[in-house]
Amino acid sequence: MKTNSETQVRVRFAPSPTGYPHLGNIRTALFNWLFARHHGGKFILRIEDTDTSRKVEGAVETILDSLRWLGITWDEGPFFQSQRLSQYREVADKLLKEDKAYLCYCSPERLETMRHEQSEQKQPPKYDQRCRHLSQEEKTRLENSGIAPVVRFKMPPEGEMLCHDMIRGEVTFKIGLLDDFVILKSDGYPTYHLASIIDDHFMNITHVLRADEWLSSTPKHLLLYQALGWQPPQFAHLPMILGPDRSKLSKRHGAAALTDYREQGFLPEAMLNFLALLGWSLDDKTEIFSREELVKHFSLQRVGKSAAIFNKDKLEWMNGIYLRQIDLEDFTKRALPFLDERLPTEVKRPLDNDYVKQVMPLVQERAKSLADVPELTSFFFLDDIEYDTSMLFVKGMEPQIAVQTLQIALEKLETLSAWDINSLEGTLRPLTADLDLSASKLFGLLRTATTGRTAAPPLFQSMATLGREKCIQRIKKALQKLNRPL
RNA sequence: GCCCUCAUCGUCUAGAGGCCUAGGACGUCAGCCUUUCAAGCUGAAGAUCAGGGGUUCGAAUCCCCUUGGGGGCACCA
Repeated sequence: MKTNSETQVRVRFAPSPTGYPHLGNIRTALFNWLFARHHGGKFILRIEDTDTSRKVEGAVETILDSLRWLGITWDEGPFFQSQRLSQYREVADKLLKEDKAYLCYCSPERLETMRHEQSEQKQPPKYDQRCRHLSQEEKTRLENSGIAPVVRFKMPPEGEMLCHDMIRGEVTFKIGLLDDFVILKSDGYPTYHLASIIDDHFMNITHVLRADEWLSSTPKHLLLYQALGWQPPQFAHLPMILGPDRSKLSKRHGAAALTDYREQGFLPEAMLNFLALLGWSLDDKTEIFSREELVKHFSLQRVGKSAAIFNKDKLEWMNGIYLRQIDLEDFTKRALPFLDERLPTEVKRPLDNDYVKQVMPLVQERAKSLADVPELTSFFFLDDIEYDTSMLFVKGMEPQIAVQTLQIALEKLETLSAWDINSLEGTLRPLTADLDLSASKLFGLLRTATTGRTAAPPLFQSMATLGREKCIQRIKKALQKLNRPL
């Protein structure tokens, strides 16, 4: 088989707009893109919209949007197969003329019945070739019947088809087991098999990297290339990404759409890194890769053969790595839309940018995702915080002690001249000794009083950011809560 | 039912005959750090390399069978 070392690498991502792209689809896009970029080739985007009935409104936009989000840029396209119908027709006619295909008038109902019977007899489903052997009279009758025919490919009766796969090696199929598949539907649209090979041919695609589920139809495609006298591209069938239940990833698996991950606050660079590692690895230790490193190292030889189950825990971990890695300004910029959208409605909009900038450093290393940020920081923005009074009794602290402690702290804070981290700590830390309280208890109490949380960013930083007024007001409120009978 | 394909810790994986008493990562657990939570650091548990046969001085690595998983067999892609 001829190698393509001389020619430029040209690969394509060819999704169908029948739904929103999920991790598996996008991983395929990513591998194609990485392959193209690694080899200095072209990445072409093609929309396979030949199924008019399954078309989903807005799907194309979501596909483009997903790719853009990850920075998977395309060099040509998007091309739409629905706009190239005459091209497919022409090729189908050629095949018809050369007697390599034939018209079939069988109704969907008949085919359905036929398949049903075949499965009952435990026979493999396969078209019985009735229309392949029509007499001249029957042909004329059917032509005049008004039934819109489909075009079927004339499968050679026997022989073997050897497929070279860059990942699987050599795979052979018995041609006799294949049936006369439809290449042109009765509505004039091509099927995937026809359209994709025609486009791959005319778009000069050198390598087809697609999901493993296509492996079994590769002999059909090769046969088509043969019938047309065209040189097929090289194939590489990528291992599938499975859902937690080990079955093919689909809408049934919930948050499988890539855009859902964006909404969940994952960073595109984390997503990209994570996806690359689903089926590909560089060595036995490297986990974190920049986009450039990915491009530099990507190789089909290091793509595995077995399907992978997507592990969200690891994605979250990786997202945390990236979240902490970006600089504060960047973090703030990315968190802002999440804050704006998800902070409680009583928080005044537009948000005070300067204040947001003060709050962000306190949560950057605590957030697992950008979507956590509003929840993690809401008490900074809210005027009134709500919490259960029992939360003030840190580690079983007595109510009277809590009241006394808060009162003393309040007095100290009210007379504090400067309200910053150092003066707060300078005032409050000595209290542990004065009151004979552990730092954990004292600061825990004040934390609950000022933030309404038992877990929050470091106390002095939080208080400094909250400001004197809010802190004092909240401590007073805590005292009120404590003085109320439980 | 038939065809294709895959098979290393729960998960992602390293491993291309001796470096493997199988390495890393996530997760889990424990400890350290510490005002809480994170983060970080240290450590532990976790894989009879699906099972069985070969080949070989030697096999996770090669071959065969079995089993299990996945995919395909549409006028869907």
